[in-house]
Amino acid sequence: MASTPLQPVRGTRDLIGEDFRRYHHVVTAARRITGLYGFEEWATPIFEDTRVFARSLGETSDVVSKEMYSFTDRGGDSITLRPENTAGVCRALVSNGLTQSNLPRKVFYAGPMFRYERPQKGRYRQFHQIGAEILGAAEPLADAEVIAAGWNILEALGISDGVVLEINTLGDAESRDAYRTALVAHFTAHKDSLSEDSRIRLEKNPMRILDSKDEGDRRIVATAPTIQPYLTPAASAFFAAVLKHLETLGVPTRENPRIVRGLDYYSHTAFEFVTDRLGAQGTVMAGGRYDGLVEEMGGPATPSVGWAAGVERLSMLLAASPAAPRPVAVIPVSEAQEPAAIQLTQQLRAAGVTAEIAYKGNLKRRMERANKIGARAALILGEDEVAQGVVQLRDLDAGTQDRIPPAEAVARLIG
RNA sequence: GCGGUCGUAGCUCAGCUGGUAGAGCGCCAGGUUGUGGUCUUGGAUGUCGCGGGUUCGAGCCCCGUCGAUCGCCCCA
Repeated sequence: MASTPLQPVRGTRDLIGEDFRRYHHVVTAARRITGLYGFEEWATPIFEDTRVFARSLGETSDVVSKEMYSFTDRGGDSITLRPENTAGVCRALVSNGLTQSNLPRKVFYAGPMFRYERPQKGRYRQFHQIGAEILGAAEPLADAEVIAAGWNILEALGISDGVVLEINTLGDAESRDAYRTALVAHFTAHKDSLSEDSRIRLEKNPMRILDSKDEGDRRIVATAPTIQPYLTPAASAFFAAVLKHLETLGVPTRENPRIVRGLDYYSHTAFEFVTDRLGAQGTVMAGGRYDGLVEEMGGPATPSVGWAAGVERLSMLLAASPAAPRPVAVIPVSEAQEPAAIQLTQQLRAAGVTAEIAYKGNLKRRMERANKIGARAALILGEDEVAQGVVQLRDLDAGTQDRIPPAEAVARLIG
């Protein structure tokens, strides 16, 4: 029976060629920039005890049951492929006994995440995130710095001018409770005009109505109260300090009182870097302050702030594909010159020059191969050359060719 | 989980109102002796996503399924 061809599992894809180069370029830039801010890179497991994520999500509705890749392992434990990495980093902080000293700790990570969702533009079931967290810092400068690091990454990638930082505060617990009450009162008063989805949100997660896409909802949202009047003086001062630091750091910001977070451990700063170039999936980097999460993982109160960004989305925004490296092709004219060619190839590599030697074919074949791999130059070794201790250095762009000693060829190719 | 669109050679696609498939690019082999990228000659390639149905006959019609894509829900 003809079985269906093997293909990648829905929502997964291979990163090959240009796709991988884009991915690598984004991660490398993020690693470099966060390094400049003193972040250290962590690699935590890509699967965790399901409780790690269940706790971070609290009782949040169907997210836990419907959108996580969970399974029972052979020991009977419930395991979940990480849907994000903040919870894992907080768990690691606690598990490794790092909550008592050397705080704040600044952590960078990059790696695959898994969510059981319907794929759409820039959104896959296995996707990749980079993220930065500052653990154990209650000061607004931490918020500002972690955001600035994110901004610098976007700048380094050359995509910052299509992106704007939208920022809001959720205040402290007291501010939030008061605001939530006011919000519920407002939406309840307009309940009949709300969309069906938003009526459900009103019961489950009223703050989410603020970013409803329904046009009717938006009119009601427009007249909804903002959090500002409900902020305690301390919360208000905190937000003002974050904004001031961001200004000093040179990060252009736009306050957006509609940015919210659904989960209880979030407080104070909430932000999103947003672009209009990716259709419905416009958020390119998002984060906030989460003062309660480390406690959920069984550690002491550890105020923290951070963000995560989808590598696929950042990759799509790159204007140009990072160039593939251009090797030097070493070409023996016949098998007799292979030993000499192999040695020359190794000399090039030892000198830091990317070099390849074709495994088969006559001179014509190997030249074609050199062209196909995008070689910038070919080093041709024939009977005469080997006998006379020289090599033909052919510039494959210019089409020029010089007969010179191997050492000189290597020296030229380094430059 | 829900809805729109789509699924033909490696890639991009054409295929009229149903009569058992085509182009361009790419690939392979030539255009004599140790030289690629241009040019030129010739060649190979598809169970038309998969399964079922209607029909004398289906790539074209119907149903299902898988996948892609755009959006909704969700967004930790």
